[in-house]
This record gives sequence, structure tokens and C-alpha cells, in this order.
Amino acid sequence: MNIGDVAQHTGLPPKTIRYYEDIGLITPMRSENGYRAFRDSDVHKLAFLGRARALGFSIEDCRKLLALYEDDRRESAQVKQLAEEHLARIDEKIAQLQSMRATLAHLVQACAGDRRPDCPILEDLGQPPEPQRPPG
Amino acid sequence: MNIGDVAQHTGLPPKTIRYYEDIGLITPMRSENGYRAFRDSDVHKLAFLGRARALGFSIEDCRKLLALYEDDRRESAQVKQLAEEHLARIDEKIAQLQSMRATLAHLVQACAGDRRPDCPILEDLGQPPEPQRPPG
DNA sequence: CTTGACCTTCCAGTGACTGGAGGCCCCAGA
DNA sequence: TCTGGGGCCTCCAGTCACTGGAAGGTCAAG
Repeated sequence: MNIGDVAQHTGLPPKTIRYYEDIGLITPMRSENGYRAFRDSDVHKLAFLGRARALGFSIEDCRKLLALYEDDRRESAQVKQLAEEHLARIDEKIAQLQSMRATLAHLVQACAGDRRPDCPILEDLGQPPEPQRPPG
Repeated sequence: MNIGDVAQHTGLPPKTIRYYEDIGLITPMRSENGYRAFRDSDVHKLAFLGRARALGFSIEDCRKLLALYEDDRRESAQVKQLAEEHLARIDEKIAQLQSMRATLAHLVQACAGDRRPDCPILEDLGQPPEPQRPPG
């Protein structure tokens, strides 16, 4: 299989597939003409990587997951730990974004959005970050 | 004011402040010894930038926001539009993360996490992404 | 006069690709 | 046999927003 077909199959762009070879995630064979020749196992690995990436795992996590996937003496606890750590990071990011969202939504709602210059959004950004309530 | 004091005041690392000068967000004066000499207005701008960045605005958005902040002929609609677009991007990211989170939490919960190799997480990553229900 | 903290510039690296240049390979059609 | 077009190759540079580190100048205290 050539890279284009693999790209079709896995949904990964050819550039990304080459990159994954570069960093040692896969090692496809080569045809006599120099083209990469992907075995089924390569395609399978790439699909695995694509799905792990879609769940937000870092490339290094993906490398570990792939190693565990290939290791029939693995302990599921190792996998679970990786996944739980990642889950925690996701939760952290969600919390951060929701906090941003709350502040921003509040400001947006307070802004008239008309032709006048008065703008609570800019006022807030221009002020020291005091607590949201008025000074006692 | 030297860069260290400004860093204290704004909470931004000196490296970041230099970077912001590099990309033209601020243009502090220079003392005779070559040190950056920050005016109050520079410090104020940096604080503004810090807060805008904390809300997740990109550097380019920050540049625009700062320009609007300095422009007393601005229309608040311009600011509001920037903020609303950013809000939409945040919502998109939150949705993406929550979808990841859901899948991952499901898998983590299904994994025994013991010394045996059987692992629903790896099984899922290794399988084609069929719908979550069993085939009809 | 030395020490140590602070400041300077410049270069390189991060993560995970992505775009583009320049060039080879291969097949279909005239 | 030639031509065109698409696919493939490598290598280099850019993305975003910093961050680390090296090499060296400046300044106040002891």
C-alpha cells in the first residue's frame, strides 16, 4: 500500500504519516522505487494512533499506548493509569476554559455593542483584577 | 522601572515582556545603560495584555484589543465582535474536550486496572470506530 | 575588588504538524 | 515515443507563544 491509500484508510494526512515515521512511531518498508510500502500492521498502528490522538493523548502517550498494545505481558493497570492522568488533564483544561467562558460571557453580555466607545470589556481588561463585587 | 519590577507588578515573566516588545506590543524606552525603562503606560499595557491572555485571547486578538483600548473613537461593537468570536471558539473547544472526556471516562471505568493484560481501552483504540452500540 | 543579582542579546527548542520547493516515478493517451 | 498529470520523495521553514540557556555588560553592597 502506498501512502495515499493509507491516508484514505486511516484519515491521516500523508504528511502526518511521514511525520510519524520520522519520530519512530511506525517503520514501513520501502519499495524498490523508494516509495513507502505499508503493511497491514502499519495501517493498523496508524489507525490506532489516529484514534488515540483523537482522544487527545499526546504523541508520547501514544507511543506508550502503542507499546502496551503490542506487549501481551502488559498489565491493564498501566493503561488505566495513562488514561486516568490524561482524563485529569482534560478535566483541568475544561475547568480553565469554563472559567474563561464565564468571565467572557459576563463581559460580552454587559457590552452594548453599538457605535459608542464605552465598553465594559475593555474597562475590565484595563482595570486591576479586583474581586467582581464593588469595594465595601 | 526595570524589567524585573515590571514582572513583579504584572505577573508576566521578563522573557514574555521582552517577547512582547519584540513583536511590537509595547515599546519601552531605554536607559543610558541599555536597560529597558518602562513607563506607567507600558506597565498598564502589559497588565492589560496579561488579562486578555488569561481570558485566552490570541496575541493577534490582544493586539487588536489594545489598539481599540487606545482608540477613543472605537465602537464597542468592534470589541464585542472580537469577544463573541473568541467565546464561540472557547465553546467549541469545551465541546470537543467534553466529548473526549465522555469517551475516555467510559473506557477508564470499563478497565479493571489490574495485573492482567485485558484492557477495554486498548481494545477500543485497536478497533475501527463503529458506533458505540452492538451491531444490529 | 569581588561577589552576586540583575540586565542585555542571540540562538535554539517546544508540540504536532503543515506548506512549499524541487525533483523522481509511473501510467494513460496521442 | 513523447507528453501530461498525478503521486511520491526529501528537505527546509513556519506555525503559536513562549521558554531555556549561553555569553557577556551593569550595578550596589561588603
